[in-house]
Amino acid sequence: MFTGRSNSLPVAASVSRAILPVRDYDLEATLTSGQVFRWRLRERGWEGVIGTRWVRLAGGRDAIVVEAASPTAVWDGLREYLQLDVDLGAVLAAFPPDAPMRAAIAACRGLRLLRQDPWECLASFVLSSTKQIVQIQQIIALMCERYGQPVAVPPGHAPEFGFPTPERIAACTEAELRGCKAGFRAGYLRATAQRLASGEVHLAGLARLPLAEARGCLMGLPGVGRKVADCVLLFACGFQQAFPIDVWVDRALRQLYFPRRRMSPARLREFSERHFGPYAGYAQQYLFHYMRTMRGGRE
DNA sequence: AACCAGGACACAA
DNA sequence: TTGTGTCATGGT
Repeated sequence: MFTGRSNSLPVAASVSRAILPVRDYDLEATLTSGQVFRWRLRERGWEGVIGTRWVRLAGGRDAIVVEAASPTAVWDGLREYLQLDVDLGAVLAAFPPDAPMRAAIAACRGLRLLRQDPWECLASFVLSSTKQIVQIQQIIALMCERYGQPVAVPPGHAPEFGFPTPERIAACTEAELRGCKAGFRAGYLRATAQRLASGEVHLAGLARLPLAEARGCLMGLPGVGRKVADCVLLFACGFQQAFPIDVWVDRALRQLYFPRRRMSPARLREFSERHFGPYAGYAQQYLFHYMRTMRGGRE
């Protein structure tokens, strides 16, 4: 048992290992494509925390090597998180066969969508507004360090922490959250955490609602507009039609589909809902990653 | 050194 | 409904 908080770090007795055969799985693209913010590359492996478990993933394409600080390296939650049962070929085949999508597929083949914890995803994207991905990573790392529960790590490994619960964030002062560099987002996050902690809103049931209804529920939370709501719906609730439009995707749509025509945001949204099909969310992620990785990112 | 970042919100007009 | 200012912070 653990006797303290920070001076008795949980250390696993051993590290277990397993190999997951996969097809068309680009770990790097998947973990760095801005859908999740806690994975870090260390000695050719991606280290992160899923729920309460520290995990290290390596390889990709044809096999993923899993190391975990628990008796079993692979558990159901991991398979769900990695979405191993998704047939990527079928997803890509359902994309519209236009030039932009072909280019995006060629550039990002193997990019996947994860199935994340709704609260961690929601909190992450409340913190994401007008922040670069590296800064979002830093804010979240600070919050986990300060307010998350320590998780078991391999012997000799630096301490790692789970994502702070809604209750813990709700108990923070706004100043404490600002201390994690959250800026004006601190108030939003705290207020949203309080709504969840009080039981007014439940994220667990969202996946079973109709898309519009789930979206409406999320958008009722402080700091959650259309874009953040769509991120949560897509990355955590399994709505593969959700199509979050941020500055990059907005730019992708304008440059790749409507060069020199003025399109209002509403018309762009309308187009995105009609054009990209049942896996629109995947298409969106391909466009996002394509735009961010081509030509060094900026324009 | 300006410019911009996986936006939301209150308030115009 | 659509447009503008504001909100922090730091990477590029």
